[in-house]
Amino acid sequence: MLLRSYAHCIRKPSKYIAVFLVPTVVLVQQQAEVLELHTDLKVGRFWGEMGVDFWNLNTWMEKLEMFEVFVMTPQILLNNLRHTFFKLEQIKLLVFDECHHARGKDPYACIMMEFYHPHIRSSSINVPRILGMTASITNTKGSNSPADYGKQISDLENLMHSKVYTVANESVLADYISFPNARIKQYNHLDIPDKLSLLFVHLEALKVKHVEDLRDLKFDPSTVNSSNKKISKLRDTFLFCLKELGLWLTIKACESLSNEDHATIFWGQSNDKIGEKIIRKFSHDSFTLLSKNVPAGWCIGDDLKADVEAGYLTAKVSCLVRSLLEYRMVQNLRCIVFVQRVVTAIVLQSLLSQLKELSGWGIQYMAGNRCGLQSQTRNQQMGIVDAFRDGKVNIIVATQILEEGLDVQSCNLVVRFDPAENVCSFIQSRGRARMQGSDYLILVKR
DNA sequence: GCGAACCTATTGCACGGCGG
DNA sequence: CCGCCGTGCAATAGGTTCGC
Repeated sequence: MLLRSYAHCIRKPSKYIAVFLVPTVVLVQQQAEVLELHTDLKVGRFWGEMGVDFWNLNTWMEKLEMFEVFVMTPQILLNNLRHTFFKLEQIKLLVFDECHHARGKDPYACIMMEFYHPHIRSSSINVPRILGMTASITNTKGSNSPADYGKQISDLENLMHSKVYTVANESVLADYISFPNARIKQYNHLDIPDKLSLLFVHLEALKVKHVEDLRDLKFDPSTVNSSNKKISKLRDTFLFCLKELGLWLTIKACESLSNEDHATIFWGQSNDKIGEKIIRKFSHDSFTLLSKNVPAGWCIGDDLKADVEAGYLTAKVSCLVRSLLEYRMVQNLRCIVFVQRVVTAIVLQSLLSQLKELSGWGIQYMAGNRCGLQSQTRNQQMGIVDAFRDGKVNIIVATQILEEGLDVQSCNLVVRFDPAENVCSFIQSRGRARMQGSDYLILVKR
């Protein structure tokens, strides 16, 4: 797919350049590597953290001398065009990766609106060729009718000043890449046993108690208010875990959230130490409360069926485990499990790591770094992706962050633990599994 | 049925601490 | 003294829920 564009790039030994835009920082590295591998062009990579916005005209002039292809995030190009460090006439080829982002006030759209279209209107002929690439045209959920699709496509065509081409059908594509076998795993969702549903009440009582404690301490109202909100949120999270994942994983969640180094800052800024302490105490109390409901010496995973019946695991989780066990014998497994929420990713990772049957497989979770639940930095993410490529890590439990970008080439199993919210999400996550004979599992409630 | 408010997730950018 | 790393902030997209 990418190779089409190289042909255009290569006949460009002049002062003109090609710009390759990608939506995320990690993609800058990866696409640049691919470009260097397949062409002999000089590739420059740029992203915001390099402090590019402090560079002046001379610095950019040097870069223009030095490189032929510029891989960068769209905001940088936008800034450069606004400061006229770059001129549109210099750019012969402009490639948009994941171009379905071009809508609204996205930098992609800004570039086209602010610079490309004025050039067109002034009937200038020195505009770059545009190549937009995407796996899925639409990004929205509400548009299910064909008419809406048509409108979105034509909007995109107008904005990009291009025409949308798509392959006739999947069989044409199948000659070049292989599609995973989609398999649907159904599970019977069981409600929580009565014994455990009492825990809802208990958690609620615990929350009320902590809220009252908070009020007694007489802080200023805003502190009390925000802490209240956080506790409520935390309670909601635990209830969510209890319903969706089962008791054992909820305990895990409480444990990891009350853990000092894991949740130093949880959900928003808590500059007041006391509020933070109360919140952590709430997690800890929930932990002890829930732990009482597990028999001593009991070990997770010995008897999946019994665990489900007792409510320690939900059928959904057990279904995931059983599905994974089917691949126990696969050599060189590379698996990504997509989940909705960060907590789910964290606790699933800790569950899978503890199962004896899965020992020998490296398991990691992955989430963005800016979602309140301070989890991972970009370097850690890169490290995980590298380990995944090298085979040190076999299973990644990830949020949407992995759907786009981070093209891990050899991936032979993708599991959708939570259903995809929209078409785009579905297609992107399916696109992660591109090896011959790879499988795509969807867990569905029966 | 439609819009407002809220929630979760992402990104880039600025600032401050720490170590080579 | 400079660069790496973590943290906080603002902006954005998209979904969900609730009220009119």
